[in-house]
Amino acid sequence: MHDDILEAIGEPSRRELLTLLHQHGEMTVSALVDASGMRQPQVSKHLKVLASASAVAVRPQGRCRYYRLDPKGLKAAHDWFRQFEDVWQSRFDALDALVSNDTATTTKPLNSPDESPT
Amino acid sequence: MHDDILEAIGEPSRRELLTLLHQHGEMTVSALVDASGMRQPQVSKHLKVLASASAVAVRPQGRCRYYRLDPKGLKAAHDWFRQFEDVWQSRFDALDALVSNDTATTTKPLNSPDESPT
DNA sequence: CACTTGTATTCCTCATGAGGAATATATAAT
DNA sequence: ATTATATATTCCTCATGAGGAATACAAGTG
Repeated sequence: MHDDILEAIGEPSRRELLTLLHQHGEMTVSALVDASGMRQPQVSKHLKVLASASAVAVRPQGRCRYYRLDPKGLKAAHDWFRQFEDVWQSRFDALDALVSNDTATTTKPLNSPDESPT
Repeated sequence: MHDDILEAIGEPSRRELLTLLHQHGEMTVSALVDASGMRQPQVSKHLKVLASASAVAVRPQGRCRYYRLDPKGLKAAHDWFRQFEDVWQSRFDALDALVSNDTATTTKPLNSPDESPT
C-alpha cells in the first residue's frame, strides 16, 4: 500500500513540492521547477516518489502533466498521526502523574517487564 | 525547532518504537529492545533522534530511562498534515473544477494513475 | 572498593537515496 | 519528417544514515 507515504514525506524537498501544489492547486512540472528552484529531473523524480505514495495525482494533457495533491496518501499519513491524538489531548493521565509526581503507583506499572527476557 | 519531526518519523524502525511506546505508555530502553527485536544501541540511537525531534521524552530513574511519547513533536507533525485537510474534505474548488468532477469518486477521466490496489 | 546492570556513544561498513548531467520519450507544430 | 517543448529516465557521484560490534558511562549492589 502506501505505507511509505511517511518516508516519502520525510524528505524536505518533497514537502516543499506538496506545499507548492497545495498553494497553486495544480501545477505542471515546469511550474514546479520554476517555483521550487529545483532542476527538472529532480522534480520529476520527487513527483514519482510522491505519486507512488499516493501523495500526488497526475493529469496528463497534451505534452504537459498537471500534478495535484492526492487525498489518498495525505489522509493516510494524517490518520497515522491521529493514532496518537490522545497523547496531546490531555489523556495519558498515568504518564502525566508519573512524570510530574510519582514513579510507580496505582494506576499502571507503565513499564513492561513482563516480556520475560529469556 | 522540530521541523525534522517528519524526517525522524520517516524511518520505519522509529515508527515502530513510537507505536510500542503508545501501546505500553512508558518503557525503558531494555523493554523497547525486547519488544522491538532491535539491538540496544540501535534503539538508543533511534530514541535519540526521536527525542531531538520532540517525539519522545525521557524520565531517568535510577539506572533506567523511561521513554514516553511527547505530544510536542507528534502534534506538530499532525498539524503539518492538517494543513492539507481541505484536500480530502472535498473542498479544493479550483482543482475540483479542473478535474471536472470529484477527486475521490466517480469517473475522473482526466488522470489515470496506477490503480493497483494491493 | 569491585561488580553488575542499564544505557549511551564511538567506530566501522554498507546500502540507500538525493542531486547533477546527459539522454530518452512523448506530443505538438511546422 | 523535422523541430521544439515538456517530462521522464538513466548513469554517475557523493553524502547521509542505519545496523553491527565494541566500548564508555552511569548507577545500583555486594
